[in-house]
Amino acid sequence: MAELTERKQLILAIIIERFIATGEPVGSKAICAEMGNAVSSATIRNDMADLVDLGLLAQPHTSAGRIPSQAGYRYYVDNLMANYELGIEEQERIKIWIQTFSGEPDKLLEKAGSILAELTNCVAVSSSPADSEAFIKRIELVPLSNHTAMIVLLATSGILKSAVVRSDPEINVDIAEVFYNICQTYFNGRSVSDISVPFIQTLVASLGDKVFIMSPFLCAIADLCEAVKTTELHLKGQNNILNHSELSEDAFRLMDFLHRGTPLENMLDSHKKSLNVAIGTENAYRELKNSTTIFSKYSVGDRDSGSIGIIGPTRLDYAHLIPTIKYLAGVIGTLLTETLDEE
Amino acid sequence: MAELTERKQLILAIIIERFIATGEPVGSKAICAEMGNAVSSATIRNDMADLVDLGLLAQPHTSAGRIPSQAGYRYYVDNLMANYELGIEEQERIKIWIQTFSGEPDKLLEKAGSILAELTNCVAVSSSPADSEAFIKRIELVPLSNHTAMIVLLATSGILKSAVVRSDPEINVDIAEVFYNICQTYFNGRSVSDISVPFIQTLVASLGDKVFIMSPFLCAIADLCEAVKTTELHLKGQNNILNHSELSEDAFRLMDFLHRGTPLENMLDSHKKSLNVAIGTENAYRELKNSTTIFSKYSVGDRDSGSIGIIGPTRLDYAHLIPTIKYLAGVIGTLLTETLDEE
DNA sequence: GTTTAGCACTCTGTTTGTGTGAGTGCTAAC
DNA sequence: GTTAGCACTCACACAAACAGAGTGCTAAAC
Repeated sequence: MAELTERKQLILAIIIERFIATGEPVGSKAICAEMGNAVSSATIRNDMADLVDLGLLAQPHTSAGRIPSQAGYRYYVDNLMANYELGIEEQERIKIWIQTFSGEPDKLLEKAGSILAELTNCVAVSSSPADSEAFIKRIELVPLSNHTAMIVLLATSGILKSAVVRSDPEINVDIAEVFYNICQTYFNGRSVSDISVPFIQTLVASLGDKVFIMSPFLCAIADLCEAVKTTELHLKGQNNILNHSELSEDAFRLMDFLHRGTPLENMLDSHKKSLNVAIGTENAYRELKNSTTIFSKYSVGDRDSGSIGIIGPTRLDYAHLIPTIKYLAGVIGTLLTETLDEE
Repeated sequence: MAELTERKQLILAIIIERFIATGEPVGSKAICAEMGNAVSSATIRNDMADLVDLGLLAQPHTSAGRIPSQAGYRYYVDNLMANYELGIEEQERIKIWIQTFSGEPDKLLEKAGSILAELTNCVAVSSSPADSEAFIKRIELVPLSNHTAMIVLLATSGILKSAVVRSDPEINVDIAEVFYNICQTYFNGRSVSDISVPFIQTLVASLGDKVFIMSPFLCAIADLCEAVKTTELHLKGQNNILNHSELSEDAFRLMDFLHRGTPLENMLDSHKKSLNVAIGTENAYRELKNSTTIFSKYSVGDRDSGSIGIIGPTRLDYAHLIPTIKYLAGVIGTLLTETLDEE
C-alpha cells in the first residue's frame, strides 16, 4: 500500500469514524467542517477521489458521500486507529463478572460470551477450553443411584468434563474399585490423543470378563476424551444481529450459518494469530462477506485453549472493541491458569 | 360460541388449512373448487360473511380472500382439528435421540429442544427439571485439585446439579469428612425449600471454628438448592423466527423477549394445564400477540418438573405440532422417571 | 328460505413519471 | 497545489394510472 499524505490519512480517518458513528455516507462539506475549514471542500473532494481510486473508499452512488470500503477499514485498523483504553463500564462489568467465577471452565466461557455480547451489541462466540494434546489429570466416579453414576474428567489446559453413565449391573464398591484400577493403569497421565479405537480395543482385550460391566464406563471415558479435544461453542446475543440494519439483509443466512456450528468451529481453528480481525471478504466463509469477525485466543499455561470474540457488521467500533476482546481473553486465560492448571 | 352449520364448519376448516399451508388469503372460488363445486362461490361468500361477523375470519382488506382470526384458530383447535398420529420422520428422530440419553437431565432437555426446533421450524423452549419442593437425595464431593472440588447434588424429581468450588485451605480427607458429616446431618433427605437463609445461619452457628473452611462449600450447596428450585431454560432454533415472514416485523422484539428470560419463565410457570395452547393475544405478554405458544409439561414420578414447547407464528400446523409436543413431553417424563427417580 | 348468476365496486401492488436535494466531477482561475 | 463555480447524476419521495383478485349486493331461480 502506497504511503498516503498526512491529509489523506486524516480524511480517511474522519470518514471512517464518522461513518462508524452515524452509518451515513460522509460528504466533503462535513469533513471540511470537521477539519476546521483548513482546506476547502473541493480540495477534500480531490483527495477523496484519490482514496476511491486506491480502493480505500467507496460510493454507494455517484451523488452520495463516501463510505469506507473493506480495504479502508483494513487500513484504518492497521495504521490509523487510536489505541483506546478500556472504558469504565467495561472494566466494572468484567470485574464483577470475574468474582462469580466458581471454577467451572465451560460456565466461565459461556458467561464471558454473555458479557461480551452485552458490551458490544454483537453476536459473541466463545469456545470452552479444548486441547487435542491435553493430558488426563484425574478421573473420578461419583455414584448417584444404584444404576447411574457421574464420571468427572480433569485434564490439563484447564479442561473439565463430566457425564452421567447408566449401568445395568448395580454400581457398588467392587465396580468402583475396578474402575479406579483401570483409570490408574490406563488413563491417568495419558494424553487424550492416545485414547483411540485401537487403544480401547487393547484395553478391552486385557479386561477379560470384566469387559461387560465396564463397557458403559469405558465408552463414557472415551466420549469425555473426545469432548476434551472438541471445541464447544457458546453463542450469545444472537438477537443483536437484528440490531444492525446493514446485516438485516443477510440476517437469515447469517443466523443459519451460526447455528450450523461446524463452519464456525473450523473458522476459529484456522486462526493462526492470537488476535484475528477479519473484515468482510477476508473471512473464509462467504456468509460472512458483509461481516467482521474479531477473535482472540486465550491461553491456559502456555497452550492456546480456546477463543472468544464477536461477529458483527463491518461497520464496527474497532478502536474500542479490539482492546475489550483482547483484555477479556487475557482475563480468561489468567483465571483458568490459576485455578485448574495448578499443582 | 353458537353452533355452526356443518357447511360453515367445513368452510372454516378449509380456509384455515389452506391458509396454514400457503400463507395466502383464501378466496371463495378456491373453496368452491375444493368442495367439488357442491355449492356456488356466491353461497360460500355468504357463509364467509357470516363467519366474519362471528369473528372467526378476518379480511386483510375488502377485496382480498379471508384469513383465520385468532378466534378462528381457537375454534379450529377446539372443535375442527383432526387428531393426527406422529409422522414417521418425527418418530424416527425421537427414537434415535432417546438412545443417546446418558442420564443427565439438563442435557436431555437441551437436546429435546434442538430436536423440537428442527421438527417444527419454530423456536423451541425447554426447561430442565426443577421443583421447589424436591428433596435432597445425596450430595457428593469430588476433589479435583488441591484447592478445587466439584459438588454434585442429586434431588428428587429427576434433578441433578453440580458446581465447582474453590477453597483456600487445601482440600484433604479431613475436610471431606467434615463435609460429609454436615451433609448427613443437615442436608440429606431435607427439602430444598428448607435451605433458607435462617437455616444456613443456624447451621453456621453450630459449626464453631469449622465455619471458615466450610463456608465456600455451604454457599455452593445453597446455590445448588437454589438451582434445584429454579427453572433453567434452553432456547433452540432462534434462527427459525426469521423463517416465518409473518413474524419478521416483530422479529426484533420477539428475539429480545426470548433473551430476557424471566418473562418466559413466568409464562411457563403460570400454565395450569398439562398442555397449553395460547394463540395470539391469549398469551400473557404483548410481545407474543402475533405468536402462538404450545407448551406441554412433563412429569417425573407424579410431579410436574418442567415444560417443553414452541413459540411460532399463529399460522401453525396445529394438527401435527400438538401431538408431537405431547408425545415428546411424555417421552421425557418416562425417561427421567425411570432413570433418576428409582430406588 | 336458500341458492345462484351477474356486475359494479374496492383495494393492493406495480409501473411510470416528476420533482427535489445532496453531493459530486470537472474546468478555469488563483 | 488549491479554490470557486456550475452542470450533472442519482436516490428518494410522491403522485397518477392500471391490472387483477375478490368481494358485496341485487334480483332471479329453485
